[in-house]
Amino acid sequence: MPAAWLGAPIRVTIADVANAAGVSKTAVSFAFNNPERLGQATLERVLGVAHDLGYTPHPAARALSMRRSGTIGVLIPQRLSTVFANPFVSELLQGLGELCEEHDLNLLLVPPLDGSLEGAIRQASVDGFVSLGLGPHDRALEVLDAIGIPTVLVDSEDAAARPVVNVDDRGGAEAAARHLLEQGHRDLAVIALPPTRGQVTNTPTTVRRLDGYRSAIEAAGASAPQTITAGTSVAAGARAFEALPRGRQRPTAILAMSDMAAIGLISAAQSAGLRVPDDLSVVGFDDIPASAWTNPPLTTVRQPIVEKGRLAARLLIQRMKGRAVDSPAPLKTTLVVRHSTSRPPGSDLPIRRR
Amino acid sequence: MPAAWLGAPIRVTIADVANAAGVSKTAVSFAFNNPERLGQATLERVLGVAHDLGYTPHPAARALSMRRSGTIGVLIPQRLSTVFANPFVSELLQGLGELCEEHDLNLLLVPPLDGSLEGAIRQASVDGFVSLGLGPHDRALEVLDAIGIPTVLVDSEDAAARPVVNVDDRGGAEAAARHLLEQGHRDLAVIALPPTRGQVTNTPTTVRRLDGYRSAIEAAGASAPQTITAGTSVAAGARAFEALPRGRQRPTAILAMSDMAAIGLISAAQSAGLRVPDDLSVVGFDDIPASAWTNPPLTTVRQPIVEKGRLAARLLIQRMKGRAVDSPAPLKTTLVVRHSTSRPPGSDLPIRRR
DNA sequence: ACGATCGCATAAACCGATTTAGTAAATCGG
DNA sequence: CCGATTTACTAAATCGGTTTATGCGATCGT
Repeated sequence: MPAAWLGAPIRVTIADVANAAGVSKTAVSFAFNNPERLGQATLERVLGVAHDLGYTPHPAARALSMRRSGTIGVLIPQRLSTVFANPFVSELLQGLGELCEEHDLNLLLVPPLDGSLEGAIRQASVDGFVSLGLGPHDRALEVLDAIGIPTVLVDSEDAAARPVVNVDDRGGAEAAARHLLEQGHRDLAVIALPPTRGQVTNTPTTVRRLDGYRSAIEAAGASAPQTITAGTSVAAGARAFEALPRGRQRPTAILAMSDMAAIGLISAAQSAGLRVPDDLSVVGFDDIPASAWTNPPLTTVRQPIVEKGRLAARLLIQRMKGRAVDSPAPLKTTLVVRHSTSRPPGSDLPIRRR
Repeated sequence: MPAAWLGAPIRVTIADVANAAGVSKTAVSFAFNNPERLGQATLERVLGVAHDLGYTPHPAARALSMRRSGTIGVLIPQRLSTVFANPFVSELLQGLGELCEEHDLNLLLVPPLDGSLEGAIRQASVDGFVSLGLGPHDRALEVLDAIGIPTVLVDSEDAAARPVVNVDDRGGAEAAARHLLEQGHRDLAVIALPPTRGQVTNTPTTVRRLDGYRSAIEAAGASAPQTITAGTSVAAGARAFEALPRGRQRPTAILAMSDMAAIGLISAAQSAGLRVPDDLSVVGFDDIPASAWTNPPLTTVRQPIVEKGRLAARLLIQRMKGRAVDSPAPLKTTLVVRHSTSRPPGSDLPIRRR
């Protein structure tokens, strides 16, 4: 057999099929894309020959001449190894994936190459982008509309230029803080999300959640929380615990902006001999599936991550079809009270939980 | 400004840059890819003009003429929403991602479109594929080498044609079963992985693990385990628990082929009033990060998932460079004993754990 | 029997890059 | 000062498809 021997596979092109079937390239193309424009007999012959030869249209050639690649890109602001350590992304991809499959689209993950998202964007052959957590003034976004690729932002700031999918971060954060304050906590600490892409500024999400926490705390007349920034991984959560002041200085409750950090923090606290929630209350954010079966199960702010992915994909697909769409209302967040929170140590009455 | 009004963005092409700079297309191409072939002055002028115009080479055009897309594909045998519910995939992607970033490659997720992986493969513009859990005789693989795209198999059967990355499933399973048997269990049940892609046959991984379980059980002279097939999700694990016989018929220990199923099963068991491990021992497989902080922490077989991803990517990249590579030895699996296993109910002595 | 219509198939242009083969001018050695 | 290189650049071919405009013979209405 005439198989190429590693590295030089001979691709069957449309011209080969045309020759073998004794027709023009046009006919072959029609056979696949406009069958009704061919006669019965020819159609069947061409299709037969194509199948025998194992013909498959070259995706890049197709993309070039059709001006669409059948792929949507996910713009990821951090290294894949970092970002996939957080189930948040998995869930988002579940949502995106659902719609992609519905519409016969592939999903391209686009992390920074060589530290540069801009470079990675150029390399990516996609019909549209979903961008995760990029501030609306990020350089990468300028590149995007210089090229004119439709884009939907997730977890960003509202901006006129493109649709943004957000959840009610502020409301969720407020509910979380209020929950702790109602239990009697006065000494809180916040574990914030790290800025992405080596920027100095907080992510839009962080800003909104901080805002929510602070507003609830002020309303209750408690003192401002100290803020520690930590990654969204278990290890980072553990480090955050270490960074907490010890002894009487230690806050009695923690507001974490991600479940992963909360889980890591709880583990570290437990290893240090603290009981959660008796000695330390912790509330997370996201409600990833795992938070239901940790020990103790995590009190957290639920955001509909899968739905967020679905919505973003749906909007993007609309935009790719040329329809103009505007940003939907932020999705609801809700406080899920489990067992990682209770009254601060030293309070008298035991507290009821649902 | 001459911006296109939605859906018809005007792309700046290499010809535009060439015109504006008063040079040929070739010169522009050289400016980016062979700068040394241009004079200082021209080089700077071209680069300047290109930058001002916001020129970006069209990825598909580039891919077509260079015969490489700078992308590797991950062949996923199930729907994305299913597959991303299992952290296993996230971890694998961490490994793959690491090497992709190192080599400036993007990652394309390729799930079955319209139920057909073959179709999805054709649509995908990639330089190589990593295939997850596909049997070596899958139709999809035939398509792959009909086109001549280098491929590395993960979790498949050894086959001469292409490199396969596996872990020691059999050994791990054997260790898991032996652990239970040593504790005195005689009544075991196995929760098997579901076959992928609507096939009837078990996945290669399932076959090897079953083999390991059975061999240990036979060696101990215990009776054959009953086998229940369940998805790799928490919900599926819960269903598996419901499918178990009740009362005295209930096995005293469960061998689950995935941590997710194990976790779901444990939750269901606990909701039904059973104590784990006192009433029921459960051992998982994979050692996903979550298994360390479940309640109780999960005894499981650890496989180096991230490493598996790295290795697969490394081999694929080798193959893409034209080097021939053969399958590496299976990666080691090790039993991690935590707290979801103990002696069967009715045993006298309490058991020590590490 | 004749121009109009229809059905089927094709030639050639095009998508936007890279690359090969080559040309004209500048530089070199002797 | 002349032939041989080198340097700096370009025209045209190529990658592998889709699409537009068109040709040609058979059928139709009258």
